Amino acid sequence: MRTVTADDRTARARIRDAAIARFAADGVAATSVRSIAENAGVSPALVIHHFGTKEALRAACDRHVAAVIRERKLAAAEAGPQLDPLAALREHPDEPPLLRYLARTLVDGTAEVAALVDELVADAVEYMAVGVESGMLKPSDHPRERAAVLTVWSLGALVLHEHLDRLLGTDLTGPASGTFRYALPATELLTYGLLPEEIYMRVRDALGALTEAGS
Amino acid sequence: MRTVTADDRTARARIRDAAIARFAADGVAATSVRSIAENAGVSPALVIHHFGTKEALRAACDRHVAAVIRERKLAAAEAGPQLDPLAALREHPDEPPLLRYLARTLVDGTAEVAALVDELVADAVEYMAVGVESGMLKPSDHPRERAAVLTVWSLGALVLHEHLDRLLGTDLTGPASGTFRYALPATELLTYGLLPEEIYMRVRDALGALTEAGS
DNA sequence: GCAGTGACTGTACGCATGTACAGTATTATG
DNA sequence: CATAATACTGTACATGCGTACAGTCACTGC
Repeated sequence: MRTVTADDRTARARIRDAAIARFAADGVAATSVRSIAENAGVSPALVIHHFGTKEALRAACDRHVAAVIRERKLAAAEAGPQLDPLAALREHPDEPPLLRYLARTLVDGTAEVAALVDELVADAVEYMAVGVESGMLKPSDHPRERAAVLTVWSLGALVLHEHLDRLLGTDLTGPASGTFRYALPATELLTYGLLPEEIYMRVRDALGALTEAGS
Repeated sequence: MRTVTADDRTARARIRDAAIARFAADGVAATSVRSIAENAGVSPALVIHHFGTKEALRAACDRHVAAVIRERKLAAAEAGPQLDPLAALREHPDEPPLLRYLARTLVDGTAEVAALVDELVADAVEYMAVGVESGMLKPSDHPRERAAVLTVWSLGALVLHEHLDRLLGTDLTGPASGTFRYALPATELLTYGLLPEEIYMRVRDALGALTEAGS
C-alpha cells in the first residue's frame, strides 16, 4: 500500500503543474522560479534542468494547458452541443487550475493562447451554424463576428471572475452549479435581448455610414 | 512662444502619467521604477521622493485613473444616455491610456478598481432603469444582475482588446469610430437575441432546481 | 542677505532574481 | 557488475530591483 501523500507524477510534471498554479494565482511576472520549485517540492536548479529558462517553462505551461483544453473540448463535443463554451473546462479540485491560468494569460498575449482563442472562435462558428440549422439558435447577419463576440464575452467574464464573484456571488472558475447567478441573466439577455429593433436599425445605419466615410 | 517639446506638467504629474503608461503597456509587476523614471525624464530617486514606494505610486495611479473616469462619466451623463458605457472613456492620443490601464489592472484586483467597477454597475442599473421606463430598453426579471453582466461583458471585451483586434480588426481602446466591427454584431445580439424562448425557460427551470437542491 | 523648505540627483546598499556549474545520487543499459 | 546517462542538489554569480541617504540646487519668506 502506498502512502496517501505519494505523488506519482514525474518531477517534470509536478514542476509544470506547480508553475501553472502559481502563474494562475499571481501572474507570470510576479512568480519566481524559486516559489515554483518550492511548490513542486524540488530545487530551483531542477526547474532549470528540465525547462531551461523560466520563459521556456511558461511556454510549456501554455502548450500543456492548450492541449488539455483541446482534449476536453473534443470529449465534450462528442457528448453533444453545449450552451456554455467553457462548461467542459470547469475545474476539478486537485488538478491544475486551467481556467484561472487562462484568465491570467489571456491578457499577456502569447502566440499559443492567441491560437487557442482563434480555435475557440472557429469551433463556435461551426457549432453555432449547426444550431441555426436545427433551429436551436437564431440566425445572424454576421455569424463569424457574432461567434467572436460571444466567445470574447465568455472569456472576458472568465478573466473578470473575481469581479463577477463580488458582484453576483458566482465563481466562474468553479463547478458549473455555482454559476447560475451569472448564467440566468446572461441567458435572459441572449433570449429576449436588451434593445428594441429600432435602435439596432439606427446603430446599423450609423455604423454603415461611418464605414463608408472612414475609408 | 514656447517650444513644442515643453512639458508644463509638474514632475509629479509626469511621473504619474509615465507610470500609468508603463503599467498599461507591461503590467505592474513587469514594470520597474527605473523605467518609469526614464519615461518621465527624471531620476528613479525622484519617483520615491514623490510617492514613497512603487506600491504607493501604483495606488496613486489607481486613484487618478478612477478620478478621471468618474469625471468623464459625469460629463457624459449630462450629455444624455449612451449605448456604450465606455464611450466617454475612449482614448485621445497624448493623454494617459486610461482604458489600457484599466484593462491591465482589472485583473489584479485592488480595492480601488473594484470600487470603480461597483460604481459602473450601479450607474448601469440606474440608467438602464430609466431606459426601461422610457421604452428604450426591454425590461428584465433581474435588472441588477443584467446590468452587472453587461458591464462585465463590456469590461471583459476591453481587457481582451488585443484578441478582439486580431479577431475582428477592432481596437476597443481607440476612438469610437474603430469599434463598429465589434459594436455591430454586439448590438445585433442584444436586439434579436441568440436563443429561442423555449431554451431560456428550460435553463431557468434547470437553474431554479439547482438552486433549491444546492441549499 | 539669509535661513528654510522642497525639488531633484548620484551613489550605494541589501536583497531577490534567473540561471550556470560542479558534483552526487539514481536509474537504465550493456 | 561496469558504464553511461539521466535526475537532482548546493553553491555561487551576475544582474536588476526597490529604496535609503547625503548632498546640491532653486526658490520662498522674512
